[in-house]
Amino acid sequence: MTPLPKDEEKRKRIITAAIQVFAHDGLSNGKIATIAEKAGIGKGTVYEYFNSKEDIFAAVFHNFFDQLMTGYLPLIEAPMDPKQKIEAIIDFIYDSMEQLLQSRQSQKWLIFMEILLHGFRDSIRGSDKLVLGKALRDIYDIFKPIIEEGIRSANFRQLDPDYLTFIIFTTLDGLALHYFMNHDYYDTEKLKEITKEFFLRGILQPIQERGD
Amino acid sequence: MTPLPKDEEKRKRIITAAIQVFAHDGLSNGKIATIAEKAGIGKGTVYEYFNSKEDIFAAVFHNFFDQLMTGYLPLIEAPMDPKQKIEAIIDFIYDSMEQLLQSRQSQKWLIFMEILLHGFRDSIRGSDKLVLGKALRDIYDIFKPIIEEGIRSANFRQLDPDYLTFIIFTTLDGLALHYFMNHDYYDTEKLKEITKEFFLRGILQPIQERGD
Amino acid sequence: MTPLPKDEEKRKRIITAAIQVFAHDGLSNGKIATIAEKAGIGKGTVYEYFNSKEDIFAAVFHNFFDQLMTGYLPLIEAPMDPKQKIEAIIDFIYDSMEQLLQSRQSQKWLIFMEILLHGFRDSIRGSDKLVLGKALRDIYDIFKPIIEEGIRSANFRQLDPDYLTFIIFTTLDGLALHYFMNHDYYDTEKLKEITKEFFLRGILQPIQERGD
Amino acid sequence: MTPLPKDEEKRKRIITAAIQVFAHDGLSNGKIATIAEKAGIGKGTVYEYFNSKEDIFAAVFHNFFDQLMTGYLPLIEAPMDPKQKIEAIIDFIYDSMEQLLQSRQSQKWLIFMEILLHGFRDSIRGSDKLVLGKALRDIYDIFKPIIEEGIRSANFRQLDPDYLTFIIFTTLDGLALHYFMNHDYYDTEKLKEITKEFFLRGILQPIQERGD
DNA sequence: AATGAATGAGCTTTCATTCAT
DNA sequence: TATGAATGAAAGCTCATTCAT
Repeated sequence: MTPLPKDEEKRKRIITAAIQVFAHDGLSNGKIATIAEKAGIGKGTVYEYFNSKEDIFAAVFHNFFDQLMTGYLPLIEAPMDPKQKIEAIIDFIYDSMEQLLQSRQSQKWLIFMEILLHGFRDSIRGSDKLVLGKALRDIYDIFKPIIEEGIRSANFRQLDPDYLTFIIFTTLDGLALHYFMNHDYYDTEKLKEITKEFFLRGILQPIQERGD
Repeated sequence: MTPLPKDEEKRKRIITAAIQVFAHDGLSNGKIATIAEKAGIGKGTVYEYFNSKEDIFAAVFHNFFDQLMTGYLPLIEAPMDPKQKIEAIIDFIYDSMEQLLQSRQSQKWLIFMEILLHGFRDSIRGSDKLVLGKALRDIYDIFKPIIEEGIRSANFRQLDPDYLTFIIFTTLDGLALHYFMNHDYYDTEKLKEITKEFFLRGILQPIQERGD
Repeated sequence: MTPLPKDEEKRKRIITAAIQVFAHDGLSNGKIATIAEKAGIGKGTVYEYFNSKEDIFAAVFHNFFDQLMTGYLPLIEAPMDPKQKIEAIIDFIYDSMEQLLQSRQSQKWLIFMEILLHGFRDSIRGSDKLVLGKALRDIYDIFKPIIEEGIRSANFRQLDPDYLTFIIFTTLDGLALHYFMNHDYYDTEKLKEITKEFFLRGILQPIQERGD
Repeated sequence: MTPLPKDEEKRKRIITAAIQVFAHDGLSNGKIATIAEKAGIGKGTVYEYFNSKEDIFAAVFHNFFDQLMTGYLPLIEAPMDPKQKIEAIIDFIYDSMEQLLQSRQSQKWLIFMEILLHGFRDSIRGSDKLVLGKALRDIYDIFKPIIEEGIRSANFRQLDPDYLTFIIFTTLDGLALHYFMNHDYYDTEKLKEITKEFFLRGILQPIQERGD
């Protein structure tokens, strides 16, 4: 309705501030006033760049989403075989969680989840602003080529690539989330190694070694 | 501060109502008034049983947590070998998600996540009311015996049981969450099967079939 | 949606306060906070009795409307012939305007007009909350019996009673409004007399005295 | 405070835009931004021509006022006898209301009333920006010559011309306002005729026909 | 023990106005 | 002269919580 965006740099400053504020106070406790203050602008100015708090949620979400994409892309396009890529992705996840935890932005992850949930409830009720499911499936899709290549080259087990992709991404996601909440209790390097073992070889012993 | 609990049945009715309300409206949009109404009691009465909204969050969380425990316990204690138990757990997860989705309570899961995140933020800031990490680790622990038995009996790969347990539970959690948000796009039975394959055998082809 | 009304006395206190506040500050400048303060209650309490500011407008309007009705009714039912009633109504209008002007409530009249206009704009745009036209026609209607009787008894000119009623009421209304804004410039008693002359005999000289 | 006026044409464009905006949205809901947009200029430019929103009210009012004058003047100066002029004025009022209603500007009338009320409240409180009463009396005065001539020529009843003028104008004003709000319910031509009858002959039957 | 009327802190959003360009 | 980005005061409304009954 209104033209909105003007100074792209300021818009980004607002998003950055919003991430900090939401991360610290939560989605619904994070105040526009605080965001404005943190962005070094007037309260009203926020509304020159976003139509509502809800819109800021969406922007934060997309920002995070883009970063996620940007983070994974080099990995996916790297000159490695599929198995190595899986390992690299696992390394990357733990490393970036570690980095997140050590930086002051550790709660970014929380907001992402929160907005995800928030948006998901909305999408259940029809508003569908963030087109949640779609966003998620877009993420799955960036992994698919790796899986497909692995299957094609007969390195990976001959399973439906869509399903395998879904499983790999979502399990890694769960891992990341819980690692985020319990990192103190585990040795990262050890966890990395075992995770790789688990993902690549599964739970069971190699068949020939078991009488089965 | 106050003596609180009295009529245990009424307390439960409040929790049940709270779950419904929070599930539908979200944690911060869910109103005490609505909860009271749904529980068939007066608004003030809620405060005879809970000191604050925050306390209701905790109660809802623990309720969910207990249900989770109660749901898994029979599986864990069933007379099956570890491999079968893993399969049963995977079946159970998908089945209970399906059931959740078909019932009108599908969003219960969301609240659990929301409270988890909410509580986690609090725990970061020190209040630690829900003792989040501890609660999670308690969940991991109920799975540990299965993993330990699997490793001991040499069915499972010889990995650190604590780490393997963590990985198995958290990956399954991620799976469940995403399945919840994308169930429309996958065939449950097929997904179940591939999940089992994945968990039990891992991504890679069996060693003997690959020249390696 | 909500049951609303409780303490009828308090509801009236809010309306009274609202009238004072709106009268002094205008419809859109009149603040809920001020109304609450004037009514001696908390800001939130206002919303226990009214769902919105708009609803207060409506209540104020109807309050005024009822007072108007109540004021006119005795006149209409009085044991007088139609001509006398017209005179009595004219007296009543000037007298009540005078009274209004001398009391501290002199601006009640303004709010009534303002709400009328406000509501009318809304009704043009479809919301129609106050059912404006209907309210007005209800007022016209309480005068109709007098006119009808006057016409029937051949005291009044043989004109369509609906139209004559409309003309008489609306002209008196204009008179009242302007008198309200210019009362300083006219002698009330003299104005009363001339108004009666005008209404009863019209502008022109009696026919027999003019050659026509 | 500032020198203000520059491009007279632009000033008029602002007023025209303001009328449209206020008419549609109401005085306090009509936004400067909308006015600027409608006038095809920048928001800031409005303040080069008017010091405040209040000032725009005044300008709109005077604009309306001038139009009113301009509309009536030809009638007043026309070569007709006083009785005919009264009839012509009544015709003119209904016709211009009809025209207003048929054009998309039907709410102009509302703003006029609104500003009148708004300004009147201010004048009560001392600021007196619009010099309301004076403006009104100026309007009455343009009618006075007609009434005076009517009385002098013995066509009209021998009443105080100031008072009679006041009565005639203000009653017609009330008529117009209510007609504006209820025009759907009356046949314009019939209403015109009866209005003329009423104004010219009054309510009562000619004397000779009543025994009196 | 149960209630629901009362409360006010608090929040999002609006918008007239300013002022650097 | 014209502009529109920036602003912050302001206001309607919400709702967890209290407390007299």
